[in-house]
Amino acid sequence: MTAGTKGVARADREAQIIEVACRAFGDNGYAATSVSDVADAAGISKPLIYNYFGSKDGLHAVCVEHAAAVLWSEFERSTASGTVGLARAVLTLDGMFRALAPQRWIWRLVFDPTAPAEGVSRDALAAYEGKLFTLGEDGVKELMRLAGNTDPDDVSAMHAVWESMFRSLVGWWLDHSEVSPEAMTQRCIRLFSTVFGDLDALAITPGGDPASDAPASAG
Amino acid sequence: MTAGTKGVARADREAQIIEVACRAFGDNGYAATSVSDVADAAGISKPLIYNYFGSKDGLHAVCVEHAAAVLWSEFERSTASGTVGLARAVLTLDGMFRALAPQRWIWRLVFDPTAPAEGVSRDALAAYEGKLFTLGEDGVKELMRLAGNTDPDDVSAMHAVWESMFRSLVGWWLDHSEVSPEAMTQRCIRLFSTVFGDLDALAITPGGDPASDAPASAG
DNA sequence: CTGATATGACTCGTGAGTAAGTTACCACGC
DNA sequence: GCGTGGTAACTTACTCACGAGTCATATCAG
Repeated sequence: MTAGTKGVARADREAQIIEVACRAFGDNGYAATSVSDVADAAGISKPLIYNYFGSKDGLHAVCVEHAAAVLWSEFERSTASGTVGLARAVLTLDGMFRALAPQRWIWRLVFDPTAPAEGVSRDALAAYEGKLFTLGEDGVKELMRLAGNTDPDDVSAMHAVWESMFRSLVGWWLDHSEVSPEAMTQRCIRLFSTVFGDLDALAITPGGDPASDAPASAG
Repeated sequence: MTAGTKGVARADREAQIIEVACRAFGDNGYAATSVSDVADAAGISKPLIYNYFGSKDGLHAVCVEHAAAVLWSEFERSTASGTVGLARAVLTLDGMFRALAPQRWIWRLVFDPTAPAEGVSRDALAAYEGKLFTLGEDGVKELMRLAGNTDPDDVSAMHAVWESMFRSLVGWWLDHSEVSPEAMTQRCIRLFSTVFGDLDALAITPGGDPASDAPASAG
């Protein structure tokens, strides 16, 4: 390919690179993705990426920022619904399935075990994780307070269990690409019913406006 | 260091290298551990490792085999106890905490997200995971059958949730090194009680001979 | 003296990051 | 309308570090 501009403005090119890089990092993980891979997939050369993003870590940070924003806005949406307990859990899962459906790689990009342990992208991720941690721990703490357990370590461990349960449900869904978000939400409701007994309170309105129907509460 | 034998028999040296390598792989992960690291930690040189284990992957395979055997024997022990449901879960967790206490790196060695995606060590790990998967899925299937749900995908998803819950509890404990196995088992019982209601049936005898006391069942 | 135990010093591939050069767009003077 | 210089966009071809794996060689036990 000859050198020289192709008439693509920097902002456009950056957006294109980010799009491609998010897919690459999400599908293959940070460690298994080389900058050359991203450059090839985007149809450009490696130095252009370094020119625009400074480093592999810098590129990753931008991707993480983008992906985390998607997830976070979804979490905030279900937080704002005012539901609590299992109803809120189902609502959050449902929203996550719908948000991820057109861009499933987002999830693995954020929860990538091969992501760098330090640097700007680690900082971006840590900031997001911190917000998410607080949100989740507050919810768990409140529910456990209602159940009569206020031990901080118990709350911490329960929070870890809750997060891992959430992640495993999303992970299972990502591994079963033929399952629609709607079907997966129904599956989650069935599973919760199996574990916690019948939940008539879970007649939620997944996907719709959170306030359009009287939301149920559980706890 | 001068060359020449130091009077250490091959079997002894191999055992020593495995010991050191298990720690290194477990603590830092496969990807972040170089063969030179292991050699340095063992006080020997890199070619000796290649002479005895063939490759980094070969060394890792032996470590995985060793670690998986520890975990597997513990799982078999609680399976043989004859308990089911939550009682079995608690029993298994308790056994795992006790087995892991003197060698915590074993866990992360087996569940290392940076482990190679192919090769002998991958094969060894896959064999272990296959056995574990069957064991777990059978248990989950049986419990769900009792609850009236036999949908294969529901069972599969529930199994994923169960495994992740188990892993997160062990993971939480590994992150809180000051907590004793006994205290952690009690914490698990408290958490299960919080979620599932009071479980008088969970007056198990953790750590003792599984058959010495009438074990309770739950489902 | 033979073979097992052991090592220093290499090769080689890979991937991050860079230097230096090439081409097209665009504002400006005329 | 039309050269023309400046700058933004873009590439080829490199350096460099690091880690897996190898080779030739050295030393000691029996």
